[in-house]
Order: sequence, then structure tokens, then C-alpha cells
Amino acid sequence: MEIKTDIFLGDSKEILKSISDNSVDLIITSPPYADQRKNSYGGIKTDEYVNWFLPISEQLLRVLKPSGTFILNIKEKVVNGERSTYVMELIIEMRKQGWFWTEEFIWHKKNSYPGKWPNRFRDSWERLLQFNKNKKFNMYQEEVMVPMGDWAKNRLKKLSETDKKRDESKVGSGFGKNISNWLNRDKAYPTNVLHLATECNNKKHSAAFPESLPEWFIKLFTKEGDTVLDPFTGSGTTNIVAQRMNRNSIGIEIIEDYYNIVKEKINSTKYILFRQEGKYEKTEQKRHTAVR
Amino acid sequence: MEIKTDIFLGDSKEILKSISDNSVDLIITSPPYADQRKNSYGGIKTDEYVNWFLPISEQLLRVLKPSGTFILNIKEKVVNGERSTYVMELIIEMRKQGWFWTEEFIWHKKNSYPGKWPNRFRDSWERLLQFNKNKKFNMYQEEVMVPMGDWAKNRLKKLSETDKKRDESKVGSGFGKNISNWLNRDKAYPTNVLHLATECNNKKHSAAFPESLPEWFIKLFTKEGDTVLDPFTGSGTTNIVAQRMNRNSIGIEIIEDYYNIVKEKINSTKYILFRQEGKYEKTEQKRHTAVR
DNA sequence: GTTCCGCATGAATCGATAG
DNA sequence: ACTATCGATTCATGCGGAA
Repeated sequence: MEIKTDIFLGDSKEILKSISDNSVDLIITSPPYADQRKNSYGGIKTDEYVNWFLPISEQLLRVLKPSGTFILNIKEKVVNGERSTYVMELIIEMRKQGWFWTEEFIWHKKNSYPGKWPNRFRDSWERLLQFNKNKKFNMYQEEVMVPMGDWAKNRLKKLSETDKKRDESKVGSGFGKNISNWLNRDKAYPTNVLHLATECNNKKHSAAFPESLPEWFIKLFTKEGDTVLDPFTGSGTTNIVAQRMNRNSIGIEIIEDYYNIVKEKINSTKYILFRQEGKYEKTEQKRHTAVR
Repeated sequence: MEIKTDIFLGDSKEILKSISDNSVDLIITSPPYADQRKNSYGGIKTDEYVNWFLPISEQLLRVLKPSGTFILNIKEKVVNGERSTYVMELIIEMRKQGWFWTEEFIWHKKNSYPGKWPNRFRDSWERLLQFNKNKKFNMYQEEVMVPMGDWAKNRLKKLSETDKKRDESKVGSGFGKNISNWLNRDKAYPTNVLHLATECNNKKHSAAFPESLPEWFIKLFTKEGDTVLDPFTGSGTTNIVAQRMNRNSIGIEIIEDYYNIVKEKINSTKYILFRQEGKYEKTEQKRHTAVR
């Protein structure tokens, strides 16, 4: 099997035009959030955000397969003591474009940014908006089943054994990091609230989401050999995870420095022999118990 | 001190007109959600929901004190495989009325309703929208502080004691837990994600939220002697909790059966002995941690 | 090799200060 | 008056170094 990973340098709005209709199984991205500051990464102003994004979502609608899914990670900023409404306006406008707004997952960021203010608490969650092209779409729910039981106890177990599991933590994380418990035969379907910590290590790109986030959705909405697209690929997390999980992927990045970083980290083609596929199976313990 | 609890029978839109301007410190309510079925409780149709609610929120804006807060518990239903957009439209329209949309808390329902669907997971969260009349409002953050979640330091110390404390720890965000064991210096401010279970005892009113929900917001946004309003009081949870916490409260319910149930459960006046106002302010925090 | 502890830092926000 | 910049605040997490 041959897995292709294509990273493009340029503006998504333009680059997307070169991608075929109905060719992508999953789009997952975390676009630059609206920001009033001018010099920040991709700083689109709040009141321009919807108009900036709509031409891109129009292209995304075109390239997505009818059975595909679009996951949009976004959160509105506080402006003048108030939450902005551009995300809500965006949802409403995207529906007019033809998107179905199927679901809103919540990403609960367990380690949110600290701070103390007189009128609000720390912001500890982000939206993961699920859009679809049709009401019927591919969803492999069994791939992301979680062990039954009290979530609180589970989390505590994980935390007390964090040190032991340090090495496995990056590979395994479906919901969090506890892989050893996956041998339990009693499993349940997850809910639409995801508990993941942000990765606060030395990424050069400030806005990377944790690998477990794209990993979870790639498991849920694609199978091996499918194609994943991230039109704001940043440090390339989506593409790296996709390649590791034997999915073809496309990444687009407008900033040359990030583009170069990603190009260095990823080979454009990954050849999988039978042996290597077996190796992947061993690393991803969850797949063993999942129903194909 | 005398605490008054007034329950009214009738339509909120009308009853609210009898309440004075700028007289309420906190409005917290869980209105009937939109529903396509006609015979369900308060079944307002999806596409009529915003127009149905706006006259009520207009009255709420009038009766709320400038320093007050409005907490709206709501979640959009799935209609034809899609999330409805009426909540977002409502937020946008309420801002036009003059409300500030300060924040959106997430209520993570740890024990969400069971079920399995081919195209979605269990819905395990609801919105708690915070609206304000001014950008400055009363907020008593210390009242809802939670124990520090730094288990790393305590991991392998005092295992037995730690285990006991863990159940009350950060995962619960202070809901339904015994706060008396907390030490002041071990506390942290909470985030905008609230973790609490729905109460699954068979209330006659189907849409009751758990007592810990209004309790948390009453602690956060009011002090003793303040006034709390629930324009859709249902089984009276908000008023019962408010009275127990020595807050005046107003409840409005349109369905006579519920109204009667609440009237039976609550005395309209509660007299509190031996309260010294002067001492109260300084010892407020200790009192709360001691009593609860 | 494991366990323990210190520390940097992360899609933040407000309010004060400077231009 | 209005905008741009900066410091203070604050805590879960994972990494690195030490025991």
C-alpha cells in the first residue's frame, strides 16, 4: 500500500481550487481564530472573519465526498468583555452554502490557560463543529469506543500512573492517554464531549492542537487509504497523524516557515509492506479490539 | 432577616410586567426547549422559538439590576439530522435588544441520556449562556473556588487520604461535594466547564436541572438577601435552592399542576434569626466553607 | 530502570500606561 | 478620545534532571 502526503504552500482559497471534486473523506482543521491584534498569526479581524472564511468553506464543500465530514475547531474570542458572535454567524452562513450542521462536539481542554479576571473564569473549552454534505455519511463508531465505567475514576487512575505511561501517552491517546485499560471487554460509545489536554511542549507553531484530536476524528470518520485534508495545516499535526494511521492526506499552509517545517518532518510517500502494517497494529492497541 | 419566595401562576411574558425595574440580581432558568411535537411541555416550534422568547427576554432585561446576571440554560435539538440554529439566532437577537453576551459556560452532563444512533453520539452537554446588562456586574468568584487539581505532587503521598479527597477533586468542579474539607490555600478558581450529573430521580417535571446548578450560580452571582428570578420555574428547583441559601426569589410557572407542587413545597416567607449584618461581610467566606 | 520534583509554558484576559 | 502595547495574574501538563 502507498500512502501519499501532499503539503502545499499557499493560500487555501486558491490552492483548494486545484483539488478534485468529491475527493476528500475528512476535512479537519483549526483555522486562525479571529483576532483584533494585527501582527498575530493570520490575524483576521472579528468583523471580517465570516467573509474571509466563506470562500474557503465553499471550496471545502466542493472537494468533500458526499459521504465525508468536515470538523472545524474554533472558539470565539472575548472582545470588549463580550464573546464575539462570528462563529454563530459563520454556522448560519455555511448552512446557506449547503452545509449541514450535524453536531457540535465540545473539546474540554483540561489544562487551559491560567489567569484571573474580575468578570470571567478561565476558558477551558473549544468548539468542534461537525458539518456534512449529506445527511448520510461514513462514521465508524466502533473505532472510538471507550471502556465503561466512571469517567472520574478513570481519569484519576490515569493521572496517578502518568509517569509510568509517559512513553505511550502520545501513541495511544484516544480520549486521554490510558491505553492499558483498553483490554477491558466492556466498552461504551463515547459522548460528544472530548477531554484532552493541550500539548504545551516546544512547538514552533503556537496553535497546534494535540495529536489525539485529529487522531480521534480520523478514526471515527475514515478508514485506511482514505484521504484527509487540513487547509490550515500549521505545524502539520493532522498530516503527521494521518500518515501514521495510513491515511492519505493533503495539507495547505500559507506561511513558508511552517511549510518548510512540515516538509522536513514528513515524507511525501510512505510505502507500507505487510510487516510494517503489522507494526502499526501493535502500536495502536485499540484497533485490535475494534470491529472492522 | 426575612427571606421571601414568591411563586406566580401564569405566562411569564405577562407576569413579568408586574415586577419592578432593576429589582433582580440573578435570573437563572431553563426554558422549555424548542420541540416539533405539539403536545409536549411548552412545545414551541423550532422556527417560532426566537420570536416566542424575545418578548420575555425584553422583560427580563428590564427587571434585572444593572449589576445583575442572566443565566440561560438551553440546548438546541436535532431536527432532520441537523442541529437547529435557533439558539444562535436567539443570542444574536438578544444582543440587539441590549444584552451583553458575556460568556458561555458548558454544562457537562456526566451521566447523559443513553442511546445509540448511527450518525451521532450521546449528547452530553448543554449551554449555560451568561448575559449581562452592563459590562460591570457582581461576581463573587471566591465562593465557588475548587480544590487545586495538582495531583502530581500528591501522587504517592498519603495514598489513603489522597484517595478520599480525590473524589471531591477537580473533576467535580465543586458540585455536590463536601466543601468543608477544603483548605483555603489549596483552592483554585474554576473554569467555564461545569461537571455535574443530572438528577435522575423521577421528578414530575421533566426538565428539572440538578440543584447544584442553580446553587453554583447563586453562589457566584449573589449574596444573602439578594433576589433570584426563574421565569420558567417548573418544579421549583431554583426557588428551593435560593430559599435554602437565604436569597429572596421569584418563580413563574404557567402550568397549574407544577405551580401547585411548588406552592406546597415552599413557604413564602422564611425567618432567619441571629444574623448580624456587620460581621457577615468579613466572615462571609469562612461561613460558607464552614456551613456547607 | 523508576520515582520524584522543579520549572517552563500555553489559541487568555484585563486594566493601566504610553503614544 | 482612541488605539497599541505590556505587565500581572494563574494552573494543568509534560519534560528534564536528580535521587
